[in-house]
Amino acid sequence: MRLVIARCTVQYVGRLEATLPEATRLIMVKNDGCVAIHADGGAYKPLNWMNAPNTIKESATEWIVTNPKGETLTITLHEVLSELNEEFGVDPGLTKDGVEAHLQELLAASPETMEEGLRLVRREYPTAIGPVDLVCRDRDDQVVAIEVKRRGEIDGVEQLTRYIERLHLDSSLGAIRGMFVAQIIKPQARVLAESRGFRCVEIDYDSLRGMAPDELRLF
Amino acid sequence: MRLVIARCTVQYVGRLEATLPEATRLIMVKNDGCVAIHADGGAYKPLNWMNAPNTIKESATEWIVTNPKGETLTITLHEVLSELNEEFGVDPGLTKDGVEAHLQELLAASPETMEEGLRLVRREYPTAIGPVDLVCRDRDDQVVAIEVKRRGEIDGVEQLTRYIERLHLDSSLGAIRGMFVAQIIKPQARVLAESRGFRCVEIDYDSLRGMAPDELRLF
DNA sequence: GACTCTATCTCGGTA
DNA sequence: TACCGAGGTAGAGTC
Repeated sequence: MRLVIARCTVQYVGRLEATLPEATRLIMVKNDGCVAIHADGGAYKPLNWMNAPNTIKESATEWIVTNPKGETLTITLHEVLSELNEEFGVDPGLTKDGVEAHLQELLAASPETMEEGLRLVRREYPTAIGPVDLVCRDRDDQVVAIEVKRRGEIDGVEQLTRYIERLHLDSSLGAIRGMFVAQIIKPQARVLAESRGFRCVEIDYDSLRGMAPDELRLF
Repeated sequence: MRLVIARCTVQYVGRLEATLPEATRLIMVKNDGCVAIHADGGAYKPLNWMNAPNTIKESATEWIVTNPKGETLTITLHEVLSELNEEFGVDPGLTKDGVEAHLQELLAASPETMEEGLRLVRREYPTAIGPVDLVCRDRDDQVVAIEVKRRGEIDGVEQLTRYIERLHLDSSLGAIRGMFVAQIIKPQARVLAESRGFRCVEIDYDSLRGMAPDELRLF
């Protein structure tokens, strides 16, 4: 990784056009060639960037970064204040716990936490427009299509709507109910979901994890 | 900005849990207190991070970053390889050209580019579930609700559908046509839009900008 | 390659 | 503050 702190101006021309007037910034060049321009504030997103793969043409006062899609990042250096170069080696990578996939696994293992009498038919039930998170049957043996989200927003309701529409076309499962399950459900999403007849269920990840069978907690 | 390159292990506990095994990484601490851990590759997104506002408790071997939401980032330092400190000052910020808002302005100024005889009623026409990008009337005086996107995908079609549904409820505009306007429209989105009776129009940003009245080009 | 969906999304606007 | 929508979304996975 190469780090350069410099007074610079920057221009990006590609999917849109964006320019940065002269100021002091950090220019980060990673081993894979990607370039990011950071200000001294404002979270992790750089002001401007260029992802790998790309080629960097470098002169004393100007770097021109281009990629195969025809996008260009032009960095004009007015004064270099510091520079740092260091070899990192390959990163072993990140392990995560608590994302939607886990939520889905836990719910698949304990459908009763969503509704009494619910039994799992299958996870990732395939349709032509993508898999339905969970398909179950309720105590009356009616099919229930379930969309699982960490945060329930309007997009998820639309997704569930499309899936149910599709399940009706793809198969002969009979009448199908929709259920929208999330750790939190936003008000607009709840309104839309309920107006479409979908039951909304908020569930707590930690207590769900606590009650899950042992084999799930090991991973 | 403070830059530290170190062999470290990192743990994040908050919205999810994530751990990084020992390796050499860049630790970036910005002036506003936000912290980002970067590997030497993988675009601009850090492996782990913590946004401002937060507090950093620092010892020789461990940094503990906490925020008001109760999230914690723990960085254990095994060996510091380099360190760099530099004052940047306030960044004047980024200016962009070519985003959806511009597209909408240009189309509002020249509705004829979407369809002959089209006249603007208003931009950002309010409804209970959000503003409709453009509302126009066609040559037959029928109301046309228009959703503008840079890239036309399925979400935009759903949005337009909701708005038209809502316009019918909110007002007495008579029959309403939908139109889906974007620089490019993905095949699936086009299929869905047309199956719902919405006209799809692809427009070219550059030529649109070229034909717009002068006052629009100044900004 | 096209399309799908997730994200500690981030970021900006607004009520 | 919470909510909502756009993003140069990025990134992973599937077909």
